[in-house]
Amino acid sequence: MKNYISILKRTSLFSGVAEDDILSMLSCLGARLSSYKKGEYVFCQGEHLRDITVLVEGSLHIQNDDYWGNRSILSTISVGEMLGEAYVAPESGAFPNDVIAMEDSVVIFLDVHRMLTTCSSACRFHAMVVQNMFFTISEKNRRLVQKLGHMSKRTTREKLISYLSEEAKRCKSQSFSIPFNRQQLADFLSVDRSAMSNELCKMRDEGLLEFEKNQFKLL
Amino acid sequence: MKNYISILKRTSLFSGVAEDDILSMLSCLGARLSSYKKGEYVFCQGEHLRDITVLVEGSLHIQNDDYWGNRSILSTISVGEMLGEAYVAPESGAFPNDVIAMEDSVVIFLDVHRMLTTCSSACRFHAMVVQNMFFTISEKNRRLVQKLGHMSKRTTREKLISYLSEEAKRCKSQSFSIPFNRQQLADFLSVDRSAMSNELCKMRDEGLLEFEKNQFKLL
DNA sequence: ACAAATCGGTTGTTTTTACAACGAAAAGGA
DNA sequence: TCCTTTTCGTTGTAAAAACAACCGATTTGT
Repeated sequence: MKNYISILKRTSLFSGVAEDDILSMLSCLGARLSSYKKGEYVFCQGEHLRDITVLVEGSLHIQNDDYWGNRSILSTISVGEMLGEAYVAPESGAFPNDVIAMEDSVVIFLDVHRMLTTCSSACRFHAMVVQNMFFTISEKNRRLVQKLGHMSKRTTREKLISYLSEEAKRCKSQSFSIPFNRQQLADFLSVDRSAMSNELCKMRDEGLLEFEKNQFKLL
Repeated sequence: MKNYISILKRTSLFSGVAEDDILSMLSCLGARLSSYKKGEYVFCQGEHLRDITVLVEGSLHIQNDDYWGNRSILSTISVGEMLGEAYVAPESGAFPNDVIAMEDSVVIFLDVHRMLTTCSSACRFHAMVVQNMFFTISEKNRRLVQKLGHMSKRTTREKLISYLSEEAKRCKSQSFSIPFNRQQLADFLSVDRSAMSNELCKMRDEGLLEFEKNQFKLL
């Protein structure tokens, strides 16, 4: 657990909390470590979550396969990000998606109820962490709205432009790399891979952008 | 302000707080009332929010019109619901959508920073309200994920089935009414109205459902 | 009560997507 | 290294959606 303190320190959840205090909070919050090999399921559709999950190594996809095998990737989780926080409320139902390790990964589980109900030992940090949690779930919320913005576009081309220009803005650069290969990007935008590939190449031929593998440059 | 206490009492934000305590919190949180006529803008794209908004009368749409006049309705807000909570974090940018009154409406603004930093007078309720706020934004989050579930469906028919069966589940009944007319439903699902209308009638002819105006029944 | 606006359904045409199938290049494993 | 798998682009066809235009019915405002 100690190995990951320096990572936790840089997460938005523990932002502003000193390393020593994080360590004491971890035991206070009943922290548990868990490892997953590439391709393993961290959560399955239908599970009931009691803990918040923080990724400290590797990367995850939150995805959903429907009856007909259509996969849709809801979001990617990278090191330091939180996961499942929206499904720990008592009135929330089961977690509706699958969470899969894209590479060998390590997560930490934290008891959310101990987090919300301040305890005696580290109260001054509890307040800070609860506030951090609120801001973090806010950000998740904003990202979901952004994704809805992409998905609400009618054509594959518009979806691509919407997504790629947002990534460019987020990276503050025309050049950036995306965390997807073609199939995954198609699953993320909920479009057909071949049609998307086709559209990407057309856009390249029209001089709108350049790309190589998952490296893109908008022009 | 007092007129709305009984409504606030039933909101998820103030769940579990007594009416008297709500009243004292309102002044503590710098509550302000504001009214809007049907069709008026409550917020415009690009505004920077400093307050949380609670709707106490009427109904709102959160929507977005793109360069070409395509409207997409992100969500509906009904009495007792919270609004804008994801855009009060210091690092969050401007509010990306328009909020429009669908009928004559009244909202209350609450200073979120006073809410997050406990004050001396009503601290025991602050903790409760902060927790409520977390659960409420969690629920918003889950609804966004559900909406992404609808939007990720490839065809108009699948989107309709996804949305309608979820509404049925939410109402725990095969019969239910939706808060949209046809154009609004199309804007909500980001599809063409006439194509959607066509698909709805086909589904009715196939015996999948019945409807009249905004009243639906799944069979 | 009457005119205007809104709403919902229908149809035909054009555009776009989904789907299937294939091949070349690259990556990965034995 | 060789073989297998994955990845990505390409093409053609069938299906679906977007778009535009129209009409009748209902609602709204004056």
